Amino acid sequence: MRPTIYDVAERAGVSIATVSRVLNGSPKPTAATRDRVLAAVRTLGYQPSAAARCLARSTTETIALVFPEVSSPFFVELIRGIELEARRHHYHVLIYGLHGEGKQDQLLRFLSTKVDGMILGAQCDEAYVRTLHRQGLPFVLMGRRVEGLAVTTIRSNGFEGAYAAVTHLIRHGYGSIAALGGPEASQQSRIRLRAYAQALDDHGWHSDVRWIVHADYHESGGQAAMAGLLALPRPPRAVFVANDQMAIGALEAVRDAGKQVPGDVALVGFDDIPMASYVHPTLTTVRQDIYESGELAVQLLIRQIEDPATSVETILLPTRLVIRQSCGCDEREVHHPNSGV
Amino acid sequence: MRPTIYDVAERAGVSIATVSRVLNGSPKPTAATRDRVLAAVRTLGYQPSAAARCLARSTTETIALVFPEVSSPFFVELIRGIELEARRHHYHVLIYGLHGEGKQDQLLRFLSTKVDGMILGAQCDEAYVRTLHRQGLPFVLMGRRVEGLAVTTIRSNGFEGAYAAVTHLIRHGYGSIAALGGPEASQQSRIRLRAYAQALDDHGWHSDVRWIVHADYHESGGQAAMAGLLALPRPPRAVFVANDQMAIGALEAVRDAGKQVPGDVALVGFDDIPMASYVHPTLTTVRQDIYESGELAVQLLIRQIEDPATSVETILLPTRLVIRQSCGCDEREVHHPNSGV
DNA sequence: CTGGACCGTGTAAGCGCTTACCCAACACCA
DNA sequence: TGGTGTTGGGTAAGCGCTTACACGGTCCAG
Repeated sequence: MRPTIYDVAERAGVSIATVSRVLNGSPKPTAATRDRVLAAVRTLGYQPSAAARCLARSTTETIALVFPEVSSPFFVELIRGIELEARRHHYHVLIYGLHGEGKQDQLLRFLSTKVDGMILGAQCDEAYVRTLHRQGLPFVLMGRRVEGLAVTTIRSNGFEGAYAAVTHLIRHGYGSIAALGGPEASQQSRIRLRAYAQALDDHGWHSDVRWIVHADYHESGGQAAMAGLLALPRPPRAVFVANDQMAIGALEAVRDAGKQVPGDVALVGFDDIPMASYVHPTLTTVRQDIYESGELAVQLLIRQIEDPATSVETILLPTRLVIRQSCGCDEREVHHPNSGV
Repeated sequence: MRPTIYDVAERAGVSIATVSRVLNGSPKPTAATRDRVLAAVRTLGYQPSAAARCLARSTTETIALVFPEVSSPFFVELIRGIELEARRHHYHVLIYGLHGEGKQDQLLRFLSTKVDGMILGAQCDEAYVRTLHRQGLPFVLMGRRVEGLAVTTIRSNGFEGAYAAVTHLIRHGYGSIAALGGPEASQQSRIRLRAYAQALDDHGWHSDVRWIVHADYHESGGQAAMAGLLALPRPPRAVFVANDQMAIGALEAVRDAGKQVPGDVALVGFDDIPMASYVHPTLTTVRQDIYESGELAVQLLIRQIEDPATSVETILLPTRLVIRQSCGCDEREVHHPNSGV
């Protein structure tokens, strides 16, 4: 059996209260006692039981990360930021992928007792978000909003980024620009498509719905959708794609059709996943600082956990257009900072 | 405050023991009692405290996933398999990225009290592995072995896969084949390079060390290393690359040098990450079933947790060559099953 | 009609910590 | 020297569960 606090106390010749005080950095114990206790801890290899500690302090020092799609490159980057920042604050991270399951409410209910707070990714069930909010469990929402619910939220400015991307394509002088959106249910996708329409409008183009298609955010979906666009009698000269994974699929579709990017069709993606600079041609895309948004999410969450009175924040992170080859520019990797909102 | 078991008991007019029994599926309570308790649970929105339960049962129903590099595509796939399988068994998953930190022993020690078992990825500190083993914490090792320690291990057959890949290049008739390995410390990389050498030997080639270079498993490292190879007075006609990320970087380097894959240099990667079929040319590579190995890891771990007497297993998963374009074959996506070990 | 077997519930003792509260010891000042 | 502070350390009461054991009813065989 693992040693308990009693074993340590006995060995050090003190009471368990003193051991606890030493371990929790109370200023009371004298240096001599402290040394004795620490020595006992070391020789016994004592490790305080997390469960007992949680129970006594009613805190778990753990946060949950609930995400629809654990395996997208986007998520990977996010998880890195979150994990590192959580560790910095001495919190553990429990992950929970949704993998397209419904009935999240029931599925996740028991989680709330294992963690002090949660970070919820985009496609979370709205009902579930409301349940959490009612329970008073601290959480932060990433990439989406829930109408009429005051919760802290982190999103990147998808409108701004998409607007800049489409405007860039317009400036290139491409006569017809299509959009390849994500799932119709995705809030972010809708925002990006709205920006697309707005940019066209602002430049005096009429945006014909014929030019908006949807896919599932994956490479294969992007590839299929792009193939569809190319099969049109008069295919678009450029396409704004709502995420990089689909853009990479689109690249493949263009190649399959025996055409060139950007020569025949120019492409712009969204997210700036690492692979965007390794495909050929390299992908012009809109960068969001995923890693940083993960860090920020943890900071806001922990602030909320430690002080429930913290006010709700709604963070809108800036995005910026990263110009590479697929849009038709010659120069590569020119970072083109965006003017603020 | 959240309701406790006492609240439920009071409301249902029974003792807490009965509530506990109902909640834990004991056969004792009568249907009537059961209904009353369940009704009380529902109206109160009662949720048993995980901490208290852990303490009483001395089990956490949680496993930890400790990995050096949370952000590689490889890991992403693995995490999916692990997470899903863990959920199936009603276990939670705590993730812990190492991010190249040293002193893991101290860093991770406190983890052992939060979990019932661990899945350890390749570059884990050997000292740490030994500590865990001494403590008797169940764990499974992925992708590496520790000399003289009988622990259950899951690896894919890197030798077999690499051997097949290099043999394939040889059959293509390429007169000179180089190898681009991972970090020199990586066990898997060493195994793959050994297979490379062996394959050359077996076909009567002398393997000159000049043709082995190392990089860091990332795209950028692969790109730089490949650039180095291409700058040689007599560059290799083909390169076996120890993972796909580096192979993708290598692809880029070849393009930068104004040459063609596979026309001027043929390339074979390892892992079959999703992106391997989306780069251009598509990457011939060695497939390991990462997702499945994650599932398997969880199964073995849980078996160990639930029955500490389970015997140690050493699993060697098969790999197979996936032939695409980068090796110089015409046909695409032909799956070429390997003969067993 | 009584003794034992059986069975649903309740009682209470943990699980391993934290922490409010109390006490003894000592220092200090009047 | 006695009273008052101050302070390190001990005592014990939880935290919210699980579960061994005790207990009081039923039921049926003798």
